[in-house]
Amino acid sequence: MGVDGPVEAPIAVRTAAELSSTLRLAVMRLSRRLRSQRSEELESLPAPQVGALATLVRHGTLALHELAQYEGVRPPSMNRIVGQLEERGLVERMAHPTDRRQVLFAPTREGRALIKEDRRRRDAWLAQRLRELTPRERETLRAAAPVLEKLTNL
Amino acid sequence: MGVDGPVEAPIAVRTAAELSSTLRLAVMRLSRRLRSQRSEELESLPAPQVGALATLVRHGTLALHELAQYEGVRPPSMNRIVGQLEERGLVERMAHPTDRRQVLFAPTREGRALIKEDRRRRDAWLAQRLRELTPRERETLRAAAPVLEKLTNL
DNA sequence: TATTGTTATACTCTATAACTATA
DNA sequence: TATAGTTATAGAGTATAACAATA
Repeated sequence: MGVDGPVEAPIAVRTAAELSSTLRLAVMRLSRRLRSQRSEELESLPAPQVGALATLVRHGTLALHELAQYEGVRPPSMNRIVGQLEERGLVERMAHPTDRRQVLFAPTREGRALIKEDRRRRDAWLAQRLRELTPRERETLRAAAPVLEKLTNL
Repeated sequence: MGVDGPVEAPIAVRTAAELSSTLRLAVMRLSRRLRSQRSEELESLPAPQVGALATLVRHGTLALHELAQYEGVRPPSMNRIVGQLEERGLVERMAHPTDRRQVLFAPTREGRALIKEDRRRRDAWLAQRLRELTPRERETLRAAAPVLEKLTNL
């Protein structure tokens, strides 16, 4: 690998400002493309329901007010959302073991499967794009993946 | 199932499936963090207005129906959105030079400044995160940036 | 007295349908 | 006849306010 810089790269990323800007644009655009790769079953679910279900799958079990906070909506709105998810059999409500005011929600097996299928879809889409890269480009991304991961935790 | 994997030590990205999955997670999480870095002025603007304004800044001048298509809403909805943007002095309407049916919209100087400031904000946030990496890690991202960019165009 | 969830009500946003102007 | 924009109206979603149960 020479010091003369990239030859076939679209944009030379030299300065720190260029790196920020290029990285920001690429990450935002790629995430938009990824987000648009919804599975058909989730396509029919309204976005607020998808968000709440995904959060429940990630966190396991949450009280109504916690779920509302995560999703950035008010308790009455979340009440409606989980009600619809419950009707579809995607989440179930449970009593809190000690605090009888709280109502806990957890995804059902079906709800979990739906989210998992969605992730599988996006992975498949991205995997196909990765196959269209050169081996060298894939190697570059392989090295960068842990760094991007670290970046999200800073 | 439903386990996102260890977070402490970066996962060794070996197989193609691991690369897809790690990259997908990191990109989605990073874009969420970036999106949450809104400037205060844009914070008060409803999301549909922000989206339409950003699209106009990107493309320069668009007819109502084109803007509606880009934003994934119907013409009557976009009509309302640009009306609000016009009230705030962020976009202005112009007559189409040849087709008198069409109404063209373009961002004002103020509208452009608002979007630009927002981008500057996110760049600043990301730049700070990049400074917290090691030089070697930054070099890895520098090499990966053009590849990520290429990925979005496949 | 504070917190959690629920119900009632009003407001905002979007879409469909109908209408006008222009191509 | 088709297309662009606008207006009128209905449906979906969210928030605030008020209320009930529990801590």
